[in-house]
Order: sequence, then C-alpha cells, then structure tokens
Amino acid sequence: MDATVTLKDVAARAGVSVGTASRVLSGHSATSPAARERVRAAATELGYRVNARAQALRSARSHAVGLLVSDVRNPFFADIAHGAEQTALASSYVTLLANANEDTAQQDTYLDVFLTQRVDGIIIAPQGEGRGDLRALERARVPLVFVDRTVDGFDVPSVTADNAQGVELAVAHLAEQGHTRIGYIGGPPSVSTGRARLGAFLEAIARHHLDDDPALITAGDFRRASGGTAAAKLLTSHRPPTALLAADSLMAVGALTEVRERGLRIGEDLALVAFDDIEWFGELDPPLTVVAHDARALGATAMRLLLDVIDGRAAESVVLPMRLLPRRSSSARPHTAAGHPSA
Amino acid sequence: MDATVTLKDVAARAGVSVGTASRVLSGHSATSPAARERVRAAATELGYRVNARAQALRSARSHAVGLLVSDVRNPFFADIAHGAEQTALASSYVTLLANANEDTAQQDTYLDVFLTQRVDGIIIAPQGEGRGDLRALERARVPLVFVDRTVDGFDVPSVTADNAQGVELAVAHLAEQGHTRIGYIGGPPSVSTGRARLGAFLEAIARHHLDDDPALITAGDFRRASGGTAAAKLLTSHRPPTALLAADSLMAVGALTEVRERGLRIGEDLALVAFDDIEWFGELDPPLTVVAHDARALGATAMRLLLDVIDGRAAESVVLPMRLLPRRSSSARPHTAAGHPSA
DNA sequence: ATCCCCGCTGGAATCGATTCCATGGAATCG
DNA sequence: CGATTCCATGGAATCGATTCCAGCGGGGAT
Repeated sequence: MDATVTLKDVAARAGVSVGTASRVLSGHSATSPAARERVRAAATELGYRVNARAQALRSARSHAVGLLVSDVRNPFFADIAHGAEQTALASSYVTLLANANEDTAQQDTYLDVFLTQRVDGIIIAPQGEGRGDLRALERARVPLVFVDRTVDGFDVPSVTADNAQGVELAVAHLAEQGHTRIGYIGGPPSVSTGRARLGAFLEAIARHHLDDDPALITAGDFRRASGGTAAAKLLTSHRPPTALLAADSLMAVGALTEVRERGLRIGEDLALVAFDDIEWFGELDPPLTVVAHDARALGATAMRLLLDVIDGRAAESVVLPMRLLPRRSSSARPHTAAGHPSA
Repeated sequence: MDATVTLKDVAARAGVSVGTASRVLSGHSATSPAARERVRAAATELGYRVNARAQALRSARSHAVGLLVSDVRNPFFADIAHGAEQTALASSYVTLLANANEDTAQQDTYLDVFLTQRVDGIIIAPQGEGRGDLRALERARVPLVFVDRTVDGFDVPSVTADNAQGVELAVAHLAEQGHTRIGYIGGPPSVSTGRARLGAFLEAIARHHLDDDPALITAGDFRRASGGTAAAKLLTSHRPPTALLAADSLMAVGALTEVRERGLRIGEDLALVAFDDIEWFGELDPPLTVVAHDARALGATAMRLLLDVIDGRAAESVVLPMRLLPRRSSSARPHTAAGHPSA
C-alpha cells in the first residue's frame, strides 16, 4: 500500500482534483485552509511520496547534480565529495557521485550518464586534455564547475587551491632549515595542477636562490608507484637532494617506501614534504609534513558555485589558500643527509 | 542544438513517426532496415540522447540503484562503493551513492531521497537498530540488499564477511605466539558486526583456553577516538594485556596513537591486530597485522545480488571469507610486554 | 486469383505531476 | 443592489518516451 500511491489517489481521498492536490503539496499557489488540511491528511495517511521522475519531466528542474571525481578511493577526493554532497543536501539537491577511476573512457561514460539523466549541473575534477565528451557538455549548456583541476580553453567557474602559495610555503619551509637542493616529484603535465605546481616550484627555487639543477626535477603521474620511481632516480643521482617535495600524497607514499628501502630515515637523513593532507599522514612514523588544502571546503565551495550557476546567478572562480602543517618528516637538516650509505 | 533534442525531432528528421523511432532505438520490436538506418542517422546527427526521466516514468524501470554507506571517507566503504559501482555500470545501471555520515537521521534522509527518486533497488550498510525509514522500505517493497552489516528481523539478502572465521584467525595467530591475555576493542552492540565479532571472540578465547578475564573486553563505537579510550582502559588495568585485537580499522588507529603516547612500541612491547585492511596499514611503522576482507568484492557481490532481486531471480545471502595478513605489529612476544614503564 | 498471415508502420493512450485557463462564488465597492 | 475583482478550484494540456492497437501492403499457400 505504499509503492504506487499517486497524486490522483491523494486527490481522490481528499475529495479534490489533482490540480488542487498538487497546489497544496507544492505550496506555490493559493489554496483554502480546508483543502490544505484534507490533502495533507490524505497524503500522510496514504504515505504519498512525490515521484521525482514525473516531477522532473514536467518541470525542467531535476534537483539532481552530478559529481565526477577521478578516484573515490583517494581520500582527498572522498573529502571533496563529502563536502559537495553535504552542501547539496542542504539545498535539497541530490548528488550523483561517479567515479572516473583514473580512466578517461570511464569519465566519458559517466558524463554521458549525467546527460542522459538530465542532471541540473555537473561538478568535475577533469581528467586528460578535455577532449571527447567534455566538449559535448559545453554544447549541451549544462551548468558546469571544475574542482581542484581545470582544463585550458574552457570558460567555466572553478574552485582550485592556491598552488603557487602552497609550493612557496613548502620551499620556504625547507629553505629555512638550510636545504639548498630540493628534489621535486611533480605531477603529469597533462593535469593542470601538475603544470601549476612545477611552474611555482621553479619560481620559488629562484626566489630563494636555491640550486636550480635540472636533475632535481622529476615527474610522476599522481599515482603511488611513480613516486617511488622518481625518488629512486633522485637519490641515485650524482649529487642527491637533501629534501624531497612531492606534488601529491600518493606519490609521497611511494617515495616514502622507496626511501625506507634504501635504508634512509625520513626526518633524519632526508626531509620530505608532501601535497595534500590525508588523515593518517600524521600517524606515520615520522608524521609527514604537508602543504594542505581543505578538501571538504573545496567540494562545498564547488557545489555552492554550481548552485549559483544553476539558479542563473553569477559565479566567480575561487582560489582557496593552502597552509603548511609542519611535522617531523621535514625536521632533517641538510648536513646529515649527504653521503649516507644506501643499505 | 543539443540540450533539447527529443524523440519527436529525430522522428521528424528521419521522416517516420515517434513510435517507429522509439522502436528502432530501443531495438525491441521489428523494424525495417531502411527505417533503422534513417533513424540512427538522424539520432547521431542531432546528438539525440534519450531522456532517462521520461523513460523511467513510462517504463517502471529507472535503471538507477541507491547505495547508502555509513561513511564515504572510510576507505573500507569507499572500496565497497567502488566495487558496487563498477558492477552496476557493467549492467548499465547508475549508482546513486549516498553518505549516511554515521548519522541515523541522515540515513533516513537519503532513504527518503531514494524512494522519491524511485530507484530500482537499494544497497545499504545499515546504521542503528533498523527503526524509522528502514521499515518503510520494506512496506514499499523496494529490492533491498544489506552489505557488511545486517539488521535483525529483516528478511533481506546480505553480503557479509565471515566474522567468526576472521576472529578465529586473529586469535589463533596471537595464541600461536604465546599470548594468553588478549585485550579486545569491540564495536558497538547496536551494529551486527559488533555483536558477531564479540561473540566470536569469546568463543575463540575459550577454544584456545586463553584468559577470559572480563576486564580484557572493551567496546567502542567504530570511530577512531573510541579506540584510544579503550586502549587506555586496557593498558591501565591491573593486569594489562600483551596483545590487542581491534574490531575495526579506525579504532585500531586510535589505539595505535594511544599506545605510542604511553611510550610502548607496537610490535615489540605489545602486539596489535586490526580488522579491515586499509591500503596504508602496510606503510605504518610497524606495518599493521590485519584480518581483512575484500571490500571491493563485498560491494560487487552486493550489487550482483541486488540486480538479481530486481530481475526477480532468487538471491541467496553470501558470506565472504576473511584472511590474515601477518605483518610486524603482531610480532611481539608476550614476555616483553608485561610491566613496561608507561613513559 | 483469392485469402491469410505477418512484418512494419502511424496514431493514440499512458506514466505522474505541474500549470494554464476558465468558471463559480464570495467579497468589495460605488 | 448591481458590477467588478479576487480567490479557490476543476479540467485539460503538457513534458518525452513506450507500447498497444489497428491498418496497410506484400508474399505464400491453396
């Protein structure tokens, strides 16, 4: 007696027309107190629940938004999703969370799903170069917001972290402790954050008059294994760095493992600073120094922007500040590092 | 020229009726090769995309399923979500991922959303005692599957881990190393896994003839802080345990922090075994021994079951095996532990 | 050659809610 | 007291796709 209660049933029970019943329940038009009461009573008695699909069909608004992240299992994106979802819920929007799973094809699949489901808007942490279905979104004029990353050539509001500031904080912190040779483990140039952070790193190095040896610059793909490879390359070079800066948390973990396997101790023989704070980075031994942005705020802000766009309000891109969380992994002084034997 | 292409437009362009166009695109009825070709061509030229909401309104099937987990940010549930989502996608079902956020009220909110959205089925890792909207689901006869946890009094297929086996593996492992006093940090009795694991622990203790001192049994709430509190209680007791078994990964982290703060070294002064393997547990120092289940398989299996129920096939509950991953945190021998000073 | 059957098609009803339009009655004003 | 306005309401059109029904025409059987 619950699954298929329609507005017609409610109207019949209340002794009014469906039109009146709809008006009462949506509360948009004037209705008499008597009708209001009868309809409301009938609705609760029958356990009526509006059919969102019929509602969305008639009124062009579906009250559902799509959120596409590159990997739900990455805590950073899980936090973004959480922030976005809570914000949406507060405005009674439903979030369809999809997982590109680090795969451009799957990203396209889900964008297609979003379009088919006629979501009111989409938040995306874009993968790749912005080909394929990303262009279709533009043509379809679906409200769109970028989060964390952007794609060149799209005139879309975005919420990003202040990468330049973050890199500057990290480099300044390491320079303060006397490091002059900082090994950089960067992201892929195909992702905007990868490019931005590398540029900022080069500037920061120059600003602080540190060693700009090109051998200190490596690039990974924001995945764990690539962090290890990059660390190995840096540590076996002719003049190894005394500190490492990883542009992403997963690569930092890879680097950490690699460093350990070489018998070096993070925080004593070698300093390490990572991007993105992950809850358990403080639980590692030693706790990891990070340059962090508030992922939850990133998600929440993106959703706010999206709702603005949907409602036809102006939406300005937002750049959120990063902050340095100094922990023990960066307490190594440069002199202790050089020439340590690699077990 | 993209957003509002309807079937009517396609039909007009192809010079056929909407009926024929629909038949061609859904492929259910017989159509002439000529019509097929013309409709397909028109559809691609116009960039037609079926309106899922209209489709769902007419045919009772929405091809969307709801997945409600207690916390997306918990890697365990993120993995479940990932597994479920991939399986759904393979059958061209969309997953609406919702986050109860450890909150029964929010769980009800989302169940309501699911019902309103007329999803074809729901997978849930239930919170609390199964009051409130969980009963409404039963009345609404929405296909339902429990994952990881169950609720008494519901005749619903479920996918759970073999808790008894997991506990036995952990206890046997510790007993093998000579431990007789194992401190147990359990989950809340309001959650089925909390109850099952405690029962299994008591049985395992008896089976291995270990110390059944009630002072060794504590309970938390599956959150991090409670693990610390429980550990503190155990370690300050009259005769502290030489090993700890935590019923959940987050509580294990809490316990870990607490143990460290007391100046004890996990793996040397005290053994620690945790439930649920989380990617980075192997990165801790020392790496954590865990009793793990394959969360992704849990999610995938649950989705398969749900699709079975939706399609009217029989669905039998599944119990997945757990396995022990011995790492350094449980290498402590009992004799080293007793009477260690608490810094 | 006639009849029947079957494949294909157009037209129309349908799903459930919203919203426009017209109407009836009450209230207000001159 | 009659005319105008306003409020509440019922009825109907509408959103986009699916599906039933009936009809048209062609091919095979007799």
